[in-house]
Amino acid sequence: METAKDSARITAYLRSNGIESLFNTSLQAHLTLCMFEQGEKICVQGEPLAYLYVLVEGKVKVYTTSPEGKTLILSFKNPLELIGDIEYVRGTETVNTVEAVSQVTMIGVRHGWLKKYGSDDPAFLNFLLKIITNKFYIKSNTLRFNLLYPVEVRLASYLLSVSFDASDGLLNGRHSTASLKDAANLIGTSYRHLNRVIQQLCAEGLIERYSGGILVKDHEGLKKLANDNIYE
Amino acid sequence: METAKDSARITAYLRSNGIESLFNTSLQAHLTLCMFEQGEKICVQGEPLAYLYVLVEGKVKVYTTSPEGKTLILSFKNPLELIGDIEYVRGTETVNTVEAVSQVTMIGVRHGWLKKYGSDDPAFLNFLLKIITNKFYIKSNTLRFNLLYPVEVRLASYLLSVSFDASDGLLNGRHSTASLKDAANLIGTSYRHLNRVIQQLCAEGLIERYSGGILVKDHEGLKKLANDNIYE
DNA sequence: CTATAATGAGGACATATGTCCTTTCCTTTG
DNA sequence: CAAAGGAAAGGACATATGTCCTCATTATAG
Repeated sequence: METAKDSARITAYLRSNGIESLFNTSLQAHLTLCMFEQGEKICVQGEPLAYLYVLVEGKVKVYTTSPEGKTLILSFKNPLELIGDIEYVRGTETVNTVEAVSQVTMIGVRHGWLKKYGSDDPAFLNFLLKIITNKFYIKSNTLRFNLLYPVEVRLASYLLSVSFDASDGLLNGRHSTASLKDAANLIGTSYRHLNRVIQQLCAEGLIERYSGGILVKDHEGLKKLANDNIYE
Repeated sequence: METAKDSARITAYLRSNGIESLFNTSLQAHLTLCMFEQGEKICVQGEPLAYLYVLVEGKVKVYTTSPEGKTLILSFKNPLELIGDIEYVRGTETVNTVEAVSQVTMIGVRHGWLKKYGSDDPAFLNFLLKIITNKFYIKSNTLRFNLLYPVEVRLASYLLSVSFDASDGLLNGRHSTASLKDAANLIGTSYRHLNRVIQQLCAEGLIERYSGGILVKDHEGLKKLANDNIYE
């Protein structure tokens, strides 16, 4: 991680994300710009975390690791998002590992300063509240979705959700194989089974496999299969 | 639902739950005592909700229903807990159905009053934040647990968690069958499969089946199987 | 360019879980 | 007490998913 106290850039990032007034004057003085390389870990499950981060540029991957070493991808996050908010509020060690998928820029604030200058600031508290409530809502949906539907449906939903997200290395409904393993992890199944289900969807004419990727052929069909349920 | 404006009782409930100072003076005037009968629905998925409720007495069951009619129990809640907090913050219709498992007493506040007198009150906001953050954390664990472990492990964990909760109609590690169907729904499997796994645990000598219930025989063994992972 | 290594896809089999139906046992009612 | 009804448990079979291994294809070193 590289850090900088470049308050001009910080201000610019705050503005471009529409959160100029998120941090009050006292807090503004304690903001740090933090830059992470692709693949670098922003925080590691189980370790203490001193900062609350605001993701303002780039993309991160959030995942959890079980004692047995199995890993489960929980989500990909783009700006505007908070990292370390749960840890800040609960005062506990890092819950999930967060890793930079691209180059990533964050604005970091030490928990100590937040406690001192943020915990009686309604604007900041309301912002936190919104973000965390939304996280809860998304997680709630994910849980329901994963427990109630088979992998086929989850994959359909996943394909739809990334079909619209250019930052996923997707082009015109084309999805690169590179991330197929990630996809398996994200929808909570094995790579082997994912392949099986892809075959199935191909046979049904919903998608098509080309060298090193997947092409969405029948958008409407997928939508129907996904139960109108978009991942996240 | 039966309501009352009995401010003496409201004050007593607030005190016994250690939240005398949760609602500021302006809000105090708008608190309503709400009583629900066993089996009564506090709120229904998809319908609008005008109140934020504080559960101060009794026990409720939170569940979701899929478009296909499948139902999944998300949790049982005891005091002190908030109902309708997510809906209040997001300003949306009810996310999950909540039903009274016993006689239930809640303190209700209309969203309108909360917005007016609560959204600039740091004490109230911090409380909300704590509760919702905790909900997120629990849900996060549940998701991980459900996706990463088979029913056998989840059942072990479930049995441990209810073994210590007297309000579940449990006596000395004995668990009544009445709630076996609920249990199946809670851990996200079918009643049939639950039975299968119970048989299995019996064969391994961890639990024992008696007429109309389950008895935990090997507490330590269950713990080991559950991976030290307690439900919720 | 060729041999070798790495990676992705798929086969074979085992296990986990769901659905439907039957059997058993208990409860309730006449 | 006998008959009917209902809840609980379990059997049989189908489906979903996981694990391990093999095969094909592509990338890479020499």
